[in-house]
Amino acid sequence: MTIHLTRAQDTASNPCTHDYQVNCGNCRLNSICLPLALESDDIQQLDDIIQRSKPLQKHQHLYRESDDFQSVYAVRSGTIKAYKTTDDGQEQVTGFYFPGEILGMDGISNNAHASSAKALETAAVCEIPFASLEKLSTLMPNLQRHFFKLLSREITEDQQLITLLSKNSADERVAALMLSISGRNARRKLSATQFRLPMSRVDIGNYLGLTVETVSRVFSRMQKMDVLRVDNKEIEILNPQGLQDMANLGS
Amino acid sequence: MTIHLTRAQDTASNPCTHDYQVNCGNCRLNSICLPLALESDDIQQLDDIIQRSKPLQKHQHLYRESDDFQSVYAVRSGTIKAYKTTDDGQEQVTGFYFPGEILGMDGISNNAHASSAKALETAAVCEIPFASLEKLSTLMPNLQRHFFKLLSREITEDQQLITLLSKNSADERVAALMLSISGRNARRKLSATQFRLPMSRVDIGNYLGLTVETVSRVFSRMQKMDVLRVDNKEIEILNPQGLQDMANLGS
DNA sequence: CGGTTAGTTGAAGGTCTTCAACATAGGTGG
DNA sequence: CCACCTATGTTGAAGACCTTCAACTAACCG
Repeated sequence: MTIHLTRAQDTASNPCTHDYQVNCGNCRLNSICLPLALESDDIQQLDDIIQRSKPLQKHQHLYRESDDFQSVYAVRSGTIKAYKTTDDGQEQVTGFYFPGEILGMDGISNNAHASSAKALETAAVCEIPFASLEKLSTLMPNLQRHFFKLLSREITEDQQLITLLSKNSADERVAALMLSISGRNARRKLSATQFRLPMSRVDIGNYLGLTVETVSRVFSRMQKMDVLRVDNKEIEILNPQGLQDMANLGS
Repeated sequence: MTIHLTRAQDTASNPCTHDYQVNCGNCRLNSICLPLALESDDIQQLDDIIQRSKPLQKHQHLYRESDDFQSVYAVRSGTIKAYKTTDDGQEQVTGFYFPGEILGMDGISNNAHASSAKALETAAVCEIPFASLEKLSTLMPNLQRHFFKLLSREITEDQQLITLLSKNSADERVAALMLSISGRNARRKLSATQFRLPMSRVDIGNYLGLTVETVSRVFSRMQKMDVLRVDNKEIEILNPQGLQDMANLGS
């Protein structure tokens, strides 16, 4: 049985109940998710292997560490948190995934997921069975290339986080994260200056290698400096250049 | 003109001058580098695209950040350091690559190398032109799968470093690096307890997000605790279990 | 052999953490 | 719908760990 889903949208708050099929060709995230030079016929083939049957409730897991690796996932709506649990039970957040972004690729190397993924809010994902993707990739060099690039991109992003953790102060780390989220919102044609953080302070601290208290203090400081307006999870960037300076990432 | 090279070996200190061709089939690193279920015919095809014409002097660059991406590289002998330079001129070491390991994959995503790579000592590498590799991968599903896995592996390793930087103390970080090097030596049938560090204290600190002074102090402390014997770059692990405990990575 | 680079050690200082108390938000049942 | 309860977030004070600065020693290289 095929479940017909609503059109992909950033928030699940306004679910469209019209019963028509989403596909990669008409998905408005495809410029983020699949910036491919694929023939429309190719897109159809890709579309055929993708499963859209996974709406997730808040806090629900998409997969867990050491689960069998079967698929990678593209976020259609909501936000997914990826994290590892260290052997002494601590959590390390390895990434936040917004609509259009792809997660789960760290599971390829060992045929088992290297991290867990859970929804921070109601979320919908496209499941891409990896075996099918591999087969299709041998037939479509563009697709193969795209996935090589996606994997490589994940590496460069991890390296940026490594640099951030290794070299930057608490202020700089938080500023960098805010800029990252802002940029990713802009890419989805959402406001770059006003947004709601889907993750908790704990998650932010965990991702940035800081304690909750430090994150909270940084937000207070930024607010005092009129760089940010912070109202619980609602963020407004009042001074983008100031935030950029604060991040001190050069570029 | 084809340059005939000596057999791959871990240290370049004892160069064999016999003039015979190395190939993937007879390379003693192939179990690390290509643990593939490839037919010997396939290995020949792979072998044909690989170029072995790159002996590097100490401090010589293999590639630099933002160079055009053409190839990935397998280390045959010596050690390569990968690093990024932040916009304010600081260096962030992103990895050390030992014989049998593959680097340069972070360049795929943007067709430009995302980091620089330089030899820490005399080194030899196998250059694998990526365009050829892609073409061959469409024909050899096993090879495609292998490279997906290699990329994925790099991601999981970066995530481990992220966790290390985010959660672990200076002692734990240095201990973890020593264990990592020890394990990689063992994989190459070298001593797991005695080795010479190819990198400087600065590089270690840079990789682990610590200052040189801290690294030095950690080594002194470990020596005082009879966990390690440190004589400049010569390391002897006196108490492997103690080192493991010190790393506090669980597992 | 001299000069430079790399590594070690000590003392002081800074940034983030820890511990603790309090405030606010969010969800549930009366 | 409000009261309550728990989870989440904020703020302060003390302390820990790592850094910074400085001096010195040891290794390396021409």
